Amino acid sequence: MAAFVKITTLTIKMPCMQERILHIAIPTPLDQRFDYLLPYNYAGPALTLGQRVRVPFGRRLLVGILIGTSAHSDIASNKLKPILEVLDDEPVLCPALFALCQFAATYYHYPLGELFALALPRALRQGKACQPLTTTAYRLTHQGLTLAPAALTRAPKQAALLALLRAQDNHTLDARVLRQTTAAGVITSCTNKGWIEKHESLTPATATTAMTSTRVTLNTAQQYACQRIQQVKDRFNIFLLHGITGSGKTEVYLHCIEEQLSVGKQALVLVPEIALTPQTVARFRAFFPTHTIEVLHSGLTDSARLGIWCQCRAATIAIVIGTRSAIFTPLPKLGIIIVDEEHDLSFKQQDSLRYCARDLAIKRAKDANIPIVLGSATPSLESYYQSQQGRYQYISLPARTGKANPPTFSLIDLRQQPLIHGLAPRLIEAIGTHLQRAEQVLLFINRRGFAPTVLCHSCGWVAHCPHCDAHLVKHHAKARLQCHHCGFACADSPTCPDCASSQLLAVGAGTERVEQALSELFPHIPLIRIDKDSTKQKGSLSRFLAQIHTGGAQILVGTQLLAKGHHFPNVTLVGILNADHGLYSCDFRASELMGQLLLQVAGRAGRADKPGHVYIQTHHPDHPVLNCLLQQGYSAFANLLLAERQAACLPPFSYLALIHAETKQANQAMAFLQQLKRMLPAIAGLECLGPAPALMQKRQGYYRAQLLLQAQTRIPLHQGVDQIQKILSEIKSPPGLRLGWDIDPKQC
DNA sequence: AGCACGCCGACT
DNA sequence: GTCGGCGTGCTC
Repeated sequence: MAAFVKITTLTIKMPCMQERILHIAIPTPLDQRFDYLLPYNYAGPALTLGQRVRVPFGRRLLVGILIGTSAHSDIASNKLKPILEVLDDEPVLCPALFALCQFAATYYHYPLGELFALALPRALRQGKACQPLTTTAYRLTHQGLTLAPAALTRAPKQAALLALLRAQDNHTLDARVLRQTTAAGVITSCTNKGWIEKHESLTPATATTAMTSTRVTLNTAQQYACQRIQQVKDRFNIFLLHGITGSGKTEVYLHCIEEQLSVGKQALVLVPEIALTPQTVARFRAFFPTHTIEVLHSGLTDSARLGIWCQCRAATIAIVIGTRSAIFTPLPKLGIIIVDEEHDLSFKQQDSLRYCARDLAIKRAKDANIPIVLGSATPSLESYYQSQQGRYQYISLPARTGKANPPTFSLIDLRQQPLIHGLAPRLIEAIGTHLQRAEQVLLFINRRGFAPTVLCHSCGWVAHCPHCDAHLVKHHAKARLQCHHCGFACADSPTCPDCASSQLLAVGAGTERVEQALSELFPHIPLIRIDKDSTKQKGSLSRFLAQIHTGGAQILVGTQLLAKGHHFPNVTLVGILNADHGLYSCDFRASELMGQLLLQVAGRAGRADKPGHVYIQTHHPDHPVLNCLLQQGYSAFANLLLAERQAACLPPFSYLALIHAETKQANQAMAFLQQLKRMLPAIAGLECLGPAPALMQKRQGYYRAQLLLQAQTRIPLHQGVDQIQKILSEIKSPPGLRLGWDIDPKQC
């Protein structure tokens, strides 16, 4: 990234005849800027950094971003081409966002042009004009209004359409609503006959119709938290809001945001993918009935995303709630950033640009000199450590609001126990007791499907994915074996493909199997299974959740989908069927994850006046980490893990960077990284570990290996990364090799 | 990454 | 004789 000059001013005075060389970031993996000429007869918009320009690039036309100007270029003048067009009057990237993208490109060692492309909505990337969101509606024309019904006796569908529009205000109906009742062909025919017409109008930014906001009185801890944050509300400060499940973190967010909105500022709220539910959004809308709130998520159409982007940039939207990528929203009047469930791993993108939205949010808040609130019931060890060091301000919300009591925990020792489809007898007994009291039971198992693998009892054959180092998962309902890492699936044959024996065993238990076992054990109790398979259909998750809340289901079996964000007041028993994975895993973050997930699942229980019981099945009931968590709480657990991390010199006591290589040929990635390591000169304070095969060595047909850089401070780490990039630019890598950086990896 | 050019095998 | 395989090289 050294090729990019540091840019200090954002506006270029025009016309500036001396500076006819434009530095453009192009969406290409080539990590360099490209110089273009400003045409002498240029008469377009005044030039500003962050504007989009259309340029010829090779034989293609691309949309690039203006990142600087100068009088001279290092490139021979006969090779320079002129730009074709400046696409924006006002740059699509506001100055703060422009700076954030530059920072991210440098920090994550990602080509700036590609980074811009990832940050921009697709419509802008393709060169479309910035325009606020419009709504399409259909309206009766005068001709359609006065048409005699008799003219349509042979076209009942068209007659119905006209009748429908006649019944509407202004004879107009939203296109999306209309398409639900009327076939597209009918609409087209009526349009072509001139009876109805399309009508585009600006979509009013969404504000709730309720006139009074819904609010509850804050308890002492919440008031204190708000005061702490509001005391320094116009300066950069990082707050770590550690509030147990049900302690009312959201109320604190809402009050802090209100303070900022009252002085005309905007707010950005980042939430994990899984927590972005209609309920979350409804709470914000109910609290701020007169403010405009928009939600950014993966399901938006290109034009909707473009519309929201433009309105954010124009500051006509007050609050943006979104997942990871919402960190790249232009918000010129940004006054506060909230990162809810800050420990959640979905803030870290795991492919292409491997950025962490939480970390970028801190950078953005620092640049904008505004407060940022990181909230969690189970803070990441990194954030917890920073608060101990005094770099983040730690605020605790210790009590649950209302009169709910915290749940009690019991460990179930699985050793020497006969398991019935993954369930210990003691757990089954407890489930029975709770069901008899007409209470709800939640069973958490972090594995979907029927069984994690299939084994032949006669010959030892194991179902294995041909493309990955992974077992095939048996799915009973579909009668298939599936790989959960690529898309591979095959029929679940009743006999062994190797020895033709019919003695095939399903090993282990997944959600499907637990569901089946429970419906046999408790045949008349309504049960719902919630995992990626059962909720594939759109809207099914919310239908299931509604069913749970109305008591239509008494047993809930599910994966992570059940663990986060949803409240089940009538659940009094939570069973965690496999807690052991986190205790002995080669991933150094596994026990932290296990603790966070365990408390999260436990937080689903006992929210009403009935106390909750959490049963945890484990083969290691004496494990010190598990016992520390359950007996002394999350803070003690975090301190214990931090001590382990310190002893092992792992983050947050060191910094990591990972380079990963993938090839279709076995061992080629390892060999290449070995060569790379040999060429890397010694750097003081930097250790180069590996290369080692990736956690899953083969995945989707690629053999994967990685080289790990570790350092006590960031400076030698980034020196090492720069060195490797230099080496990579000088040597030729084998064809088909895929390389990528992961700075601050979350797993390695 | 694209998208060209370029140089050798199986087809109308 | 041509269509097309993917090696190699370039993009201001």
